[in-house]
Amino acid sequence: MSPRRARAVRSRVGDDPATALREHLIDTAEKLLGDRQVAGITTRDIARAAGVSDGVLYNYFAGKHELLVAALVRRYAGSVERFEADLPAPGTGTVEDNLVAYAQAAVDLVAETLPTAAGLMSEPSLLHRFVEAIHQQPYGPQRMYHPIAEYLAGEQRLGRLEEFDIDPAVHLIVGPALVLGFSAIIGGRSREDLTAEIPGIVRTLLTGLGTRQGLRA
Amino acid sequence: MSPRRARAVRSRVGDDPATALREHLIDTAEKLLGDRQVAGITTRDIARAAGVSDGVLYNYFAGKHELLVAALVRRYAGSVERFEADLPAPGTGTVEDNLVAYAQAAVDLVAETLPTAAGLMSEPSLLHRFVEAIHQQPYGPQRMYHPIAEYLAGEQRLGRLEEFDIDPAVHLIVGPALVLGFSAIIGGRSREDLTAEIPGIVRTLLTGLGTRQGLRA
Amino acid sequence: MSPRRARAVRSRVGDDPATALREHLIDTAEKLLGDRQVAGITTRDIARAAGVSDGVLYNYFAGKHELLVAALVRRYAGSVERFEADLPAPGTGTVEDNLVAYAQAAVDLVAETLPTAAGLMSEPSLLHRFVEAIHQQPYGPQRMYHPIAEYLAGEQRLGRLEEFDIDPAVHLIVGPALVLGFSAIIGGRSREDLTAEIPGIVRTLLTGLGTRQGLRA
Amino acid sequence: MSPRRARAVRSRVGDDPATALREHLIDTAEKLLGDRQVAGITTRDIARAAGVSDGVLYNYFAGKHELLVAALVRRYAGSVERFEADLPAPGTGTVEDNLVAYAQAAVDLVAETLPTAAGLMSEPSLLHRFVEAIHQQPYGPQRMYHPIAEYLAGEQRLGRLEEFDIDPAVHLIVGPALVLGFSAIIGGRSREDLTAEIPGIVRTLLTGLGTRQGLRA
DNA sequence: TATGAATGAGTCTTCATTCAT
DNA sequence: GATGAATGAAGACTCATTCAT
Repeated sequence: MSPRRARAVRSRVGDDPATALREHLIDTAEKLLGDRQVAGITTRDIARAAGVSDGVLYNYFAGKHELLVAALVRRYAGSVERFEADLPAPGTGTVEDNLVAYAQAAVDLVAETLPTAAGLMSEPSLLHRFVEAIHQQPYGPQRMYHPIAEYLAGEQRLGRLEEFDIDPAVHLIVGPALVLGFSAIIGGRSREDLTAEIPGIVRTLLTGLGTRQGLRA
Repeated sequence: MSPRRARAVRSRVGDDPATALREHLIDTAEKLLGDRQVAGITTRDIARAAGVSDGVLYNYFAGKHELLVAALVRRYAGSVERFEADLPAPGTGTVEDNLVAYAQAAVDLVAETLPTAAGLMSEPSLLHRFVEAIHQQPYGPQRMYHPIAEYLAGEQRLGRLEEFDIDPAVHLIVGPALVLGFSAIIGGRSREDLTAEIPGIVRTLLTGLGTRQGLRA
Repeated sequence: MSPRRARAVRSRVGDDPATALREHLIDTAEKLLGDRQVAGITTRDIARAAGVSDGVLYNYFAGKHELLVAALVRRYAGSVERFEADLPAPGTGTVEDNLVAYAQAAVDLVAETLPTAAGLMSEPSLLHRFVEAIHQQPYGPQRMYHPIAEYLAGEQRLGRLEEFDIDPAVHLIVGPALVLGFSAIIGGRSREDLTAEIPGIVRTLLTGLGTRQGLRA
Repeated sequence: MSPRRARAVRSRVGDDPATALREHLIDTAEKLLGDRQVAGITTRDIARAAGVSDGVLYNYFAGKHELLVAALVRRYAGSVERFEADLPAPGTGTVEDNLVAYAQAAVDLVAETLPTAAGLMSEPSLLHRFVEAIHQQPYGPQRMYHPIAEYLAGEQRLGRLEEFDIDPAVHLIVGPALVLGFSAIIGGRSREDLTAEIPGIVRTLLTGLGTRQGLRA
């Protein structure tokens, strides 16, 4: 007779029973991360929300932190995937519109990610383990660098953009997005409000600030 | 006649005895903010670090939060002052060097300010009171906008920079600084490492990404 | 499968394990109420006396107040039940003896109830919740009114007592009992001492103070 | 040069400076006793209300308790004095009206005294010292016995009341008053409401409950 | 393995009392 | 004597973790 499975996952069939509950706990914790700050989530909250008992957690994770880190990674991965979807390819539409689209996606990613990331910073040990967990892949806001870099390089290859170093340029797109995302959280500004600022930024970036001394000359 | 002074501040001379300990407590809390996150600071920590007993705090502040807000404001004010000092004036040196200086100062301010700001986000009530406390002045990263905007406008007036909208341009300077500051904290990158990226970003910003379609034409 | 039970109640058999400790805590608190005033009972006192750890309380009650109210209600209910037991019925024995028995029971109830009730008055919020808890039934000393009123009415119906209004008469029995109960607590007089005063009071009440002006005539 | 007198009493002239402040503190504490429960009064409250510094108290009293006991005694003495004033003398008016007046005065005394007395019971050590302080004189509700006993004996001597033992009769007047006073506090009943019950009680007491068996015969 | 009650260290806060000035 | 700031013990409550069943 195989041991009893937790009530909450008994309906799931076909999964490996040993990992089904583990996954369920991570999913539950991830959902909770959407509602409140990391620091405000107790093990009991997770257990209750998952419909399991307080102790199970310790059968699958070394402790609260390990579970939380797993949930954070999953949440972060989801946000990045949403970011990467529907980005325009080089050569399509106009460069300017495309850059606006990239910037907008970046703002959204930041707005989605930042509150959690911020909460994470108040728990240094948790932050450390989170950073370790997403170690090899580019972390933090930089995870969005690659698609943007690819796009810019693509347009350069197609001749729709001048020659310039890719890395600084990516910073010039991601940076303002981060600022706007920050404003959303701290200043309480609405998404529409922020979105309105993007075209001006993109246009200024495309033009450059220039100099009378003939920088480009 | 006068009541006795706390051991911890008995050596301070010339201060108003009535406020010496209050200041000492704020200073102590401010120092603690440099070491760890707001959430991780207990009243006992502050008392111990200040060399006073557990209860003093409540002789000068309504509670832990009030003391912490005072310390946060002081800390923030200090950072902003350091940022505003030694910024080049329009018309001096070269525009490019100056923008690098501004960007560098911004990165430093971010690196200094961000960890605390982030920690603050996990304590909504504290954040609220902090934001209220620095109410009239622009808060958060925006505090660095004004000097940069002034500088850019100044150079435009002097004819050393093209015509462009100021606000987007400021975002294009502050944004990358914010990203680099973030990297310092999350990625653990050194100041030198980050500093090395700034000139490339400034140059790219001055030049612009351009378009073959002749954006400027 | 079932979680472990607290050491303190592990010996209790046959109880519902889920409520055994809850009951144990209420019992413990009730006992403590016999020893000292409500205000002087700390959560730690209760935990220590119950032989459990400081935190258990919060697994069964919303807080100290809720536990205390439960204990107060139980204590009060017990006193009232003891009061109501063994009271003589109308028509049995002599009226005078019966009234002495009622008065004696009332004195006992007061002596038992008053110290706690008094202590309760210094904790308005607790008093409020206690009064709410025993909401429907008449509270305080009035709980003893009903049986006495019934008895007097019964004897009147049987013709063993004159016609008079019931309510004032009840006051005239409960009142002296309250005074004697008070004396027990404040004056530290013994039960025997107080008991000796009851027959005289009853006899005087039966006779009335009269007036030469011929009140009854 | 005589030492400085506390600000708060510097205006009082002619008093012994050493006792003026002591009196002022007792007066202040007494006033505070009218506003809230004993347990809710802090030394700081008293000092602030008295307009003196926190520490003076300890120059005149062994501690908070001693001051509080002094204030309690003074307060109690005042209530008793008010009770004793304006009581009708034997032979004046009608006996019934006079007994109503005595009962009413007793209810008022109880209503005035009881809240404080009740609060006192939650502080056993304080209660003990208070009882000791008013040791020789009859304490608690019994302080009102003497005038009532005198009155009853007077009327008996004048032939306006039958022969009966004084002590039980006093209990039969004070007792209901205590009950009504209690109702005022616990049940929140108004003075008017309670006053309305007094005449019925007095009349029933004068008449007596009687018995068909011919108690008086 | 799942359960969920028990554990107890740790948090903020209050306040009677002391004592240097 | 007066001042009033400093002291520090105590109190109610939280919550990650353990472990008997």
